[in-house]
Amino acid sequence: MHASKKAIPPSVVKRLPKYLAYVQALCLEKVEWVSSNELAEQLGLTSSTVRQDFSYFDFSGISKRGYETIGLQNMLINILGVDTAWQVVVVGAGNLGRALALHEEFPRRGFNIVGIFDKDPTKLGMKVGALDVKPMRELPTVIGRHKVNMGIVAVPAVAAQSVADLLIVAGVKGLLNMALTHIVAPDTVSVIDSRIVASLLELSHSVSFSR
Amino acid sequence: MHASKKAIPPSVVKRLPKYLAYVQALCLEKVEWVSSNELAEQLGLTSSTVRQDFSYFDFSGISKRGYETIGLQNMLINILGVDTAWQVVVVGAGNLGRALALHEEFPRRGFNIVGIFDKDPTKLGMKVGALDVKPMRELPTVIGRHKVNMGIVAVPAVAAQSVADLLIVAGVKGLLNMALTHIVAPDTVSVIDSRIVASLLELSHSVSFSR
DNA sequence: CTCTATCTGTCAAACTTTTGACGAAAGGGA
DNA sequence: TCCCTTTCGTCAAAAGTTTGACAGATAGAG
Repeated sequence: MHASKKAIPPSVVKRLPKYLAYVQALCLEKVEWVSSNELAEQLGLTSSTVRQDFSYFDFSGISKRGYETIGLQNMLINILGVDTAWQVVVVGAGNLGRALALHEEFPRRGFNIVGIFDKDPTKLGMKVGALDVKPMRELPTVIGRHKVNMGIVAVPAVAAQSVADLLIVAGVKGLLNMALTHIVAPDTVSVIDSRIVASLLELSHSVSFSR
Repeated sequence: MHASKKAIPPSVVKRLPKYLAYVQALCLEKVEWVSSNELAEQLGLTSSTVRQDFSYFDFSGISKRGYETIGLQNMLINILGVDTAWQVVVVGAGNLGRALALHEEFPRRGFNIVGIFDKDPTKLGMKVGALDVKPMRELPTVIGRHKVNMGIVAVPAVAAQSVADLLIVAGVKGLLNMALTHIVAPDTVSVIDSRIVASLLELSHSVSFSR
């Protein structure tokens, strides 16, 4: 089903979304070819890294031309698993949760937000785009009915683990953690941290110590 | 000023916010000691990694007890540069930009949002918490007046680079990029990507390929 | 048709990060 | 007091990642 020589190393997977974003832009501009050199320059990498990365998948470039943009795009879409539509729920209807539920970029990339939940009774029924905020007890039903496979955890740190547990029990296979805490999950469930505050702290360090 | 034996490797810096979050929680619960083993288990690491990481800073544990939580917390705060208050502006007053400007976690961690900007005239003057949305031309003034050192780029991909350039010219030293594009910056300016969509794509890959 | 410049694919070397092993310090019970 | 267990700090081996170098392919100019 998914064609690739062997498992792709994590370091490479992290760069794939970058490649995809750039190649999609090129496709829209009707550019047909792109070289490892151009990709490297635009994405802050070396051309060697780019070629090495692409060597993990069944896709070849042509000397003197580079890589065919549409083919590359399809390859990346396939490898990233974006060729299937994902059903996603958001837990936490605070500022961040609501913003994510409304983020236009998600549906555009194949991630459909099918529900938003909060335990705070004062938030229930609140309209967030086409959705309204539902109580936590409806989580399993919605996840079952829409065959939801991913959950976005956008609650305060203290609640993150228990929300994650609820999502996992309900059958979700991937979690995007926006809280600063670490989430423990069985290894049948993937967890990726996108902790904005952690990034700012990291930034704070590099700004403090840059010459 | 900042006490540390030598430059801390990037891999270690990435983990520091995790340690800090956990240790701060312990401090609140009045726990006085924590072992490398407990940290490892709670944060999904090995105890060896934890001890190796801490060996980069001037801070020692005690055999049979572990690390003193308050001292560790202070050390991490110092190294992450969170002992100084940071002044931050947000560019882009879409859903995401507004949510970030309102995010309670930022001021709590020492990041003060002092302005939010957008080029769309229909958004100007809109209230976002205590701030109102200002036009791009006021960016340099606000940055100068408040001694702003960081900018959060929360605009669509096509505009990200030009917004970054404006922030850099105005003197900002760190950028948090929420767009899916790569941002090019001189090496006196640090850029960290916190691209939520990229994380979801990564997640999509690991869910697709998990056994 | 040949030559040249460009660009890929691959390999091995250099570098970085993680892990496992072990000696030494410290606390607590016999 | 002495031993036993826990836990640290350090080191070196193992694993993972990035880079540089170069052979071979190909397009286009002359």
